[in-house]
Amino acid sequence: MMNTSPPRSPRRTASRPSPTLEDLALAAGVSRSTASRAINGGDRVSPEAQAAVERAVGDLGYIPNRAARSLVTRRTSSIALVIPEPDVRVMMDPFFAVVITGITEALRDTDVQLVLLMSRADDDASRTLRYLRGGHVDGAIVVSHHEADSWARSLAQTGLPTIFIGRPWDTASDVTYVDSDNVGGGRLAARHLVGLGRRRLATVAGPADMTAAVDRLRGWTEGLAEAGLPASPVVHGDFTTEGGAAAARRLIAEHPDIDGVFAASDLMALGVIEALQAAGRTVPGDIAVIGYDNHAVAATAPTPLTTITQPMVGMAVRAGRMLLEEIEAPGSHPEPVIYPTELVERASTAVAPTASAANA
Amino acid sequence: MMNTSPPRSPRRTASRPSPTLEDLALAAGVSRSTASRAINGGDRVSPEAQAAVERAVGDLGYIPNRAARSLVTRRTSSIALVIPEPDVRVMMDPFFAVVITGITEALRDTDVQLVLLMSRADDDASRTLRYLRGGHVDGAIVVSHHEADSWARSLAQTGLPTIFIGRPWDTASDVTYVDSDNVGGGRLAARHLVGLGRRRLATVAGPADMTAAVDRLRGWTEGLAEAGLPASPVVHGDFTTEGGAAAARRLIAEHPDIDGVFAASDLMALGVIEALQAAGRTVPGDIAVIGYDNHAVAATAPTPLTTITQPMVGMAVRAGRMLLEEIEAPGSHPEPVIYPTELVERASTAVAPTASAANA
DNA sequence: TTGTATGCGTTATCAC
DNA sequence: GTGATAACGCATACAA
Repeated sequence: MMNTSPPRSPRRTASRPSPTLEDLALAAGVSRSTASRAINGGDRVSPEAQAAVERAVGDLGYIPNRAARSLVTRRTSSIALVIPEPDVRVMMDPFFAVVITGITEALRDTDVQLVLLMSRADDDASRTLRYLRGGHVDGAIVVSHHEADSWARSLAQTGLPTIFIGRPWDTASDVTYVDSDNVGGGRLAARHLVGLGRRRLATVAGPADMTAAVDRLRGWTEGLAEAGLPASPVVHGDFTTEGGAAAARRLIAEHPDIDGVFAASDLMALGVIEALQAAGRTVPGDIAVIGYDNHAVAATAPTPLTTITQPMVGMAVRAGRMLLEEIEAPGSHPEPVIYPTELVERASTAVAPTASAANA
Repeated sequence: MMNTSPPRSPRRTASRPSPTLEDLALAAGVSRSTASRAINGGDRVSPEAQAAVERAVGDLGYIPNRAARSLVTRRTSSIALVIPEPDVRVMMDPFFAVVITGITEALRDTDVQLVLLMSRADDDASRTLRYLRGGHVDGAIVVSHHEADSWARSLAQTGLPTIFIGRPWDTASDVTYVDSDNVGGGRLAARHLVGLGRRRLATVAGPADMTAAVDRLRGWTEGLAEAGLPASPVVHGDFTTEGGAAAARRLIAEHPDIDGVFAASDLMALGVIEALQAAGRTVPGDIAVIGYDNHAVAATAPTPLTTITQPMVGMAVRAGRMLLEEIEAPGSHPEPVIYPTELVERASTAVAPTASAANA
């Protein structure tokens, strides 16, 4: 019995196969190699051939097959943005959107694509690492966080060009990173409150395992020392509003006479203000509060927040550019870049006491 | 003169080349083909061979070369998230983070990667399209917006599996999308205000070129009609707080006696409340205000917002799953999915008048 | 300047 | 069940 079944149809029945370099060369009347050269920079190709190929590209709507190209060049034309443990809290942070926007900006008019790598904690952590070292991307930008140390080390061993946004814990293995001057930011906060005449200060610091939090706290302490003040009480929060509120409650329980608080994040500052007001204190009348991040809510909060701002978009753009450079010229190991921070004054530390005289 | 320069060193000096399937087969004592089969599902391969290969994989740390695989399978194992015109406003919207989180969730324990495609307006718009049709991804999820119509049509022609999040303008070419019941949401808002006894209503609608805005407005109007009320005054905003405030100012200028406002987004609702209070009205005392989205700020605003909520994460997860299915079984053209919306009651429409009696 | 030939690492076909 | 062998689409060393 004859086999009368039709030949197995190709997977993609709908659209006709996209033209290959072969087709292009044929249409342009040149060889594959010439066509290839014309496409990539057009070096060592006659003007006529170049023109012919370019016209053919337009006619056929030719698009190079990335896989084939990648197979031979060993370049993928894509980089990864690694976000370790993206719990909802992390994701909702506008920080994220900014980072993505910045990197995208750095990548524009480049044909480099951004692939998102969210490594979940419950996941086999090494899965992300495997992908990274699998040669699927030409480089990676890692949003630093508490566990970043292991990442830094592992990635350094890989040899994959990597830039961290936010200084990772382990900077031993000459990792490259972009960060803002958190120490300077903390110092700014201290100076501002001291300059306002506040003397009974306290701080709600961030998690002790995050470099940004540690740095801000160090700057704050240095700033106080600079002014001849003793170290202030320190309570740790988790960068959230609730955490800030809880921290503030502990603070006023143990130190009822404070007149100034530095919260290491705007969200925490909001919580601090809430808790203080719930405890009958006025802000900034009784207690001046300063936040950090210049989060969107800082300006629109019931009590607009004085805060420390950092050029986040610029940092992300820079990280993107640095990565591209490092990919282009491996081994150049660029120096870490630290962006300056600035104070933004708003109502939460307004000099004019709201109703402080009555309460003091 | 002799050329004494050393041979050009390979591009990647640092790391040794990753093991290939050939190496793997050698180590496992089988042929390439068997090794390949063992890796992909292990069909038609003896238990011994399978075990040998698996052990070799562990020993060598073998990772399949995606490019090579993609070249022959014509599958890229990656999908694109297309975000048209990602201006800062769009990016900062938590909507984004949620979409990414949801899609990522749908992709977990799949080896499919998510690549971000932000097509800027000033960019050659077709660039993104070229990438999409270039076979670089197996499918795409498009976050719908005002210009989505062209996208829908173009992508439909491409034959690339595509899911829209938010109904695109042009649904003619049987595009598949996931949306929430915006009409129902608008109706909920109307019913709620009417149920509260408010009769002199008005709405701050969203941009007239966005389907979500149009639908919400339609639902609102239908809801009023249902209650035997005439169509309300309509002012359009741009979904931002400032836009909402501006709209509210026009509203009270032209209709000073309103006692209820439906804003098509929480951000606009915030602006509306601001403007109303600046004009000496109380909320909800004089005027009840209801928002839309259940944005994070809705709960924490000075006047917590009554709002309409939609299961955004679920929608994104669904979109991801649908895309995977469509990729797996092309041509199945799944039906659009509409998620229900719900009312969340908060202070901005509290029944008990705050100080309304005095003002009325 | 151009074309020829080779190889990149995999999967798929088909005899065995 | 297994193993040769032929694509896949492209870039490049080399010969012309």
